[in-house]
Amino acid sequence: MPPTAYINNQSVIKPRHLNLADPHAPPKRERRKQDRPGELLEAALDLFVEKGYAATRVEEVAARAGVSKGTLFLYFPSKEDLFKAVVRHNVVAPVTQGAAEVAQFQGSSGALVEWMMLQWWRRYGATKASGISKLVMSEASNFPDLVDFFRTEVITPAHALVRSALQRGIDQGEFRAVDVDLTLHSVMSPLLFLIMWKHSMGPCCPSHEQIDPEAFISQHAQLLARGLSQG
Amino acid sequence: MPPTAYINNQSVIKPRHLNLADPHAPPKRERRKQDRPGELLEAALDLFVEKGYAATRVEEVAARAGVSKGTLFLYFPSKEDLFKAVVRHNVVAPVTQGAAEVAQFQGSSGALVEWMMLQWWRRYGATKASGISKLVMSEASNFPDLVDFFRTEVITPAHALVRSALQRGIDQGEFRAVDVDLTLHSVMSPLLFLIMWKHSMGPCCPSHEQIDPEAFISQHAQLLARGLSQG
Amino acid sequence: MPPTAYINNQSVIKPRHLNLADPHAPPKRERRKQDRPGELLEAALDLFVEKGYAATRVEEVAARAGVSKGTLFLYFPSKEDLFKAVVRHNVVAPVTQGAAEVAQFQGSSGALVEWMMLQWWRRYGATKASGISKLVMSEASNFPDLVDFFRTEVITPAHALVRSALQRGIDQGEFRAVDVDLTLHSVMSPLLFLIMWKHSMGPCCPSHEQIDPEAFISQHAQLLARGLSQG
Amino acid sequence: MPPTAYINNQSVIKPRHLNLADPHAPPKRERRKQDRPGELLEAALDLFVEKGYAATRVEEVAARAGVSKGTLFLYFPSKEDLFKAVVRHNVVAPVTQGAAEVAQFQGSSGALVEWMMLQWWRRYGATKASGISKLVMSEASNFPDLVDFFRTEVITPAHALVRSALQRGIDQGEFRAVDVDLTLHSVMSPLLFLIMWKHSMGPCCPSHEQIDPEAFISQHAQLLARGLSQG
DNA sequence: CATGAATGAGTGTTCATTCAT
DNA sequence: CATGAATGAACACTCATTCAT
Repeated sequence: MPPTAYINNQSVIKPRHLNLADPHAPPKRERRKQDRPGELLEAALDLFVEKGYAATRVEEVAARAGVSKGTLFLYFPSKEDLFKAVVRHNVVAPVTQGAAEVAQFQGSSGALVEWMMLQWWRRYGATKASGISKLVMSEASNFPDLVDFFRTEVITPAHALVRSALQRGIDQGEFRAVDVDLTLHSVMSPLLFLIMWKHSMGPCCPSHEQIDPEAFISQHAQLLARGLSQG
Repeated sequence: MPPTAYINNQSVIKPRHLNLADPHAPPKRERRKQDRPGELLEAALDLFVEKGYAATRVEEVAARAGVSKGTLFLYFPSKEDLFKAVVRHNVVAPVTQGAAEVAQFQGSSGALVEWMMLQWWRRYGATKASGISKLVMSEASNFPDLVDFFRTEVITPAHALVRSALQRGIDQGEFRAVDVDLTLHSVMSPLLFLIMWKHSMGPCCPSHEQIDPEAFISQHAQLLARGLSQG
Repeated sequence: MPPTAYINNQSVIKPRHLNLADPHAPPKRERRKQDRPGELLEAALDLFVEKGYAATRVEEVAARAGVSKGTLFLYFPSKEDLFKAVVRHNVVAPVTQGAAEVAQFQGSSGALVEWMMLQWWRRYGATKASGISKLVMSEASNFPDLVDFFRTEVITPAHALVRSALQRGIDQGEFRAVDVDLTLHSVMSPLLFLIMWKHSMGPCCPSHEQIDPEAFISQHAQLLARGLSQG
Repeated sequence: MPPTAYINNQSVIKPRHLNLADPHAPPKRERRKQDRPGELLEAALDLFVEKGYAATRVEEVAARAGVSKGTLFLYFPSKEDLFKAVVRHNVVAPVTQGAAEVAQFQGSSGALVEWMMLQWWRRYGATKASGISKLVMSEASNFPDLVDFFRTEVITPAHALVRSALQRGIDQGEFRAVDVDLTLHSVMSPLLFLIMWKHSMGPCCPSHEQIDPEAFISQHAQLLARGLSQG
């Protein structure tokens, strides 16, 4: 008998012999073959985000996309490639959009920061696609090349955007001359935190512990603006 | 009746462990029952943090702890129980420590917030154990009961601590009467961000993109203090 | 978006089935889904009867059925379910067959009893399937629900059949008014004995100790008939 | 998805990680080392009979005997040897006893047969030791040498005994000149049936389906005597 | 193109057996 | 002698991947 009792049970992983009669019935209208990869990516995104890479079975992905397991492998040579495709596919758009708009923003730099954060949340954070940020962070250690990709495609541009907004504030005399590379993360971390929360603890928490993302973002942005302001 | 007089042979069932022919027998039979659980937890912590729950093989954990696979199951009835024990073992102590010290803090509330954040980072965030926070967030949906445990044992107390510090600032007239439950997350999110960074993107990033955690924490705490201050 | 354009490599997780280097690939991929369950049940019957439940390895069953281990689990979710399916499959039919024929039997009740016993032996006792009766008795305590099933499906109907034959003898004045529920077992026990013998001691006994089942049954039935008869 | 649903569950085998805090607490008074083998054999008999060879764990046997697992192996070099010792130890006595008494029996041969059967039941069948007959039959195919032993030590003498009683009846003109080697089994099979019943189905059956062994034996013996009698 | 039956390497878990103390 | 911690071979079961149809 072991000296201490480390026992305790109740998890969700691996119900043996689960029946795959999925409740996510595929829509009835005739689907074109062109849509297959997209549908598979969408189904895979959902499941990878929800359960992680290892706990997601390709059969389940295929079932949710309304195709057979064999078909999935017709489009993606392996589970790993499917995973990488999911990340690559969902990651590009949201970030590159904002760039132009920032340049044209009229208003105080404090307002710009708040606007950027809210926009980013509404366009990306609040959507299903934000799950891939969670995914990349969660599975980073097993997919090092994804991290490179993510850094190049997402993080670096995002940092540049935030950095330019902060620099605008400094240049216009609204913000003190803080270390921009450090302050960056004071803008980013609440957003990343919200994403992680949304996709991990959030769904498991009682309603009274839920966070109102936009209220928090506004409040945080205003604290930052105040903290950065001159005088 | 003399002992060992019961022998006689001829059956069909194969005897399990005869192993009579190996002259290279490893004489590794040590006796350290007291230490085993700790060594196993340590090894498991390393591997779970490094590779995640699913990608960690129990045999690997045992090997790193210097024991055989069977021995691991002598102390932990299943991989899942091992995982939970790792979480329980590494997560509670660091958080509860800070509580008393906060009450006795001498100095401004802004300094208190900065001090708390730095302490928490040094004692927990910077250590290997913080990897399990990342793990819990990553694997949350697969271990709902762990989330409950984590919320009860870690998040709620941590929130209470931060809340009390913020309330202190408000009560003493140093901080404006902000929404404490919202501001909370402005304190927590940089810390969680640092942990996620440390255990996911960090190890994959070139040195010039690394973040100096303490510098960032100080900078962030000061921004917050300024942002919260009266006038 | 062109299919199969999602590829890119560098991960840490090992791909499971590459197996690129085996030029001796067995081209054994047949497609006979209809037959599989029956073939597996047959193979399982053989092995369970021959070696018992625990000593039978599922891989051996699969091999004997000419399929891989995985295929077996495609049809039977667990070894236990396979076992139960074997029992259910082999046990019901033979017993229920006799019922109708008994009702129409022409001849003395003594002859009916002998005829029933011989029929039962020829149709069931002498076949491989009777091994599962032995199995159920042997493993009864480990599969309580199988016992229930067996009692309901086999024993109770068989008893009813025998009881009706005995009652017929009494009603027609051929047999004395004995306790039918006791006499029952005088009919059943030789049959069960023969089955146990056939599947346990029998195969290990020298030929001169073998029992001629039909001769024994006839002799026993005649003894019973005489013993039951009036006067 | 498999074509048919062979599923069904409810068994007793292998509760993983059962705790061995056995309810069969070893008696408190100082036990002598001489008793060890006997106590182990007794515990093993219980468990082997109840659960079969494979489903019995040596640790459980040791625990029930109040010793450690290592101690068991001090007396029995392997589980298989323990099993064989259990059979050998429990099998000899009961049968050889009756021999002398039969020779001196006063009374009709029909009464002798009934008396023999009842004696055998009381002295052996009704006791725990009869479990080894069940054991031998159940595990025969995996322990062929045990069958030889059992045949030599038990079956052959028992047959001789029964044969002599039947022959006595024939010689004294009480019984017809039946085939003694066949009639033998009409005497033996109810007894073996009762043993199997007692140790397998019996404990799982509702009380109203229980068999009264002595009533059945008497009834059966009288049927036989009548069936064998002249006229 | 699509299917889904078939595969088999891989992993968690068990348990008879050993042996240092 | 007795213990019980340690071992590791064995086995049930999983699931990504293949391929005949």
